[in-house]
Amino acid sequence: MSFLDIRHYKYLTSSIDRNLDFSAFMDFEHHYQVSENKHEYSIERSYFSYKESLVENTVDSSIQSIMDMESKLIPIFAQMERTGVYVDEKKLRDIGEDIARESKNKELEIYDLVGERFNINSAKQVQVILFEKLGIPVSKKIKTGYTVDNEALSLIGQKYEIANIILQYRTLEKLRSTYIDGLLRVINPHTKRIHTTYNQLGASTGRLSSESPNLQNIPSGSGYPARIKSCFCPESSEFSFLVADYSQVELRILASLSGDTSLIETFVRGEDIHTRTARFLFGEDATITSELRRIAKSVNFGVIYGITGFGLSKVINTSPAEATKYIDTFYAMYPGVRAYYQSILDGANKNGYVETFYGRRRYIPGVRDSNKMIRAGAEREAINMPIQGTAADIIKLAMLRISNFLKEGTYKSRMLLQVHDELVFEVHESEKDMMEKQIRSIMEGVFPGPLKLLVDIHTGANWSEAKG
DNA sequence: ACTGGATCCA
DNA sequence: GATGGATCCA
Repeated sequence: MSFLDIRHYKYLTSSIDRNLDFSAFMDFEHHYQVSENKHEYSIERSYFSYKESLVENTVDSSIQSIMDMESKLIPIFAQMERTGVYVDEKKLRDIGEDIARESKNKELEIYDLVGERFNINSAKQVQVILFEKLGIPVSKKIKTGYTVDNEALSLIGQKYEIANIILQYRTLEKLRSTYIDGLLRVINPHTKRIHTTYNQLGASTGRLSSESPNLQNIPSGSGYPARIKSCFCPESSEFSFLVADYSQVELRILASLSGDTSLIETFVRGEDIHTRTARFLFGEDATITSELRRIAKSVNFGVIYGITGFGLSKVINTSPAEATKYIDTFYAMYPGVRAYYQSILDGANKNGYVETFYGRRRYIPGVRDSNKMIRAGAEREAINMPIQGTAADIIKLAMLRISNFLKEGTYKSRMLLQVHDELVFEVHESEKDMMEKQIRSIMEGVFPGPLKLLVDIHTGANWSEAKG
């Protein structure tokens, strides 16, 4: 059985809006009104999406292999959605009660400090309380007044404790509303599992996205986030969770695609890439503190995002001039990266699109725009896409091969989730060691070239424990 | 305005 | 119901 979502071809060969649902797409692209009757709609959708009825022979040959891969992935994502992931509902509820209790205390503490009750969830009301009632000096202006975002409140918090408590309250409320109440609401009463929906081309780079609920942004870290993640677990004690994630995948891809010898050497030697960059930035003999490493890490990631001095300065909380110095040093130390980026921009200008290692395209008309800001934004998108997109291709290819492997045997283990550079499985105890070996071998074997991709694998009784 | 997303709230 | 602000993720 072969499937095709006819939107995919358009998305991959033009700059058409990817946010169109099927009916909007049919209207826009084919001037066809789909039926409002659910039954007829499903028949129409099946009909138009069925491979044999469609573009099979007209697909641009350069995009053929990506189209082929996406087609083969359709039933795999469908199966993962159908399988779902088990969640310990009682445990999640209990954690929710702990959070609610702590949140309530923070709330009362805030009212006490301010001397009145107000809606802390309303940014507008927080503005009034902080900047008008308490007369705290304002920071950055936004459309609706002055921002009370994380950055602003952290700064204010150095002098006024109230800001810190509001931040703590917000963190707790985010966890409670989105990850306790939000998840409890979508546990399927029949399966007791959560069934997300994967948007196969949810991102313009080729990444998946996940919605209803989004299982790609479950909080990580210690404390409540770890407790929440621990609620995702196997339904039976005969199974464990297995988490396999690509190590530093985007920086390794940047090294491979750019061919930068310094970057490649660092990975080949097994050095810590952030510490390596830190020594470039702060001197070979400098003591690399966790703070310096953190800055270097931001620079490394920033480079993948099409870094600007202004943007980096915001992230590492320094002056744009200082940030620009770091960026210049980075390019001086990894000269192949700058040359590679120039070649991407040249290609984008010439073709109107950029592409991944596997030939996935993204059309970026903005690189030819006369507006400098729009052009700069488009150039950042152009630079990021081949890296993020190649990473997306790699894990999609790995999923295809893993799915085929799982299908060949009569295994009890199942692939459950994908979180961009990470795959989550529930594995049967009897298959655990073998699965670990096979999954690693498949994932590491997808991407060719001298610089090997590495995969970290951890197992445990739940998603938190298996995170390693 | 350093990439790409989704969700909650007012 | 739509939108902007804030915050969670890779």
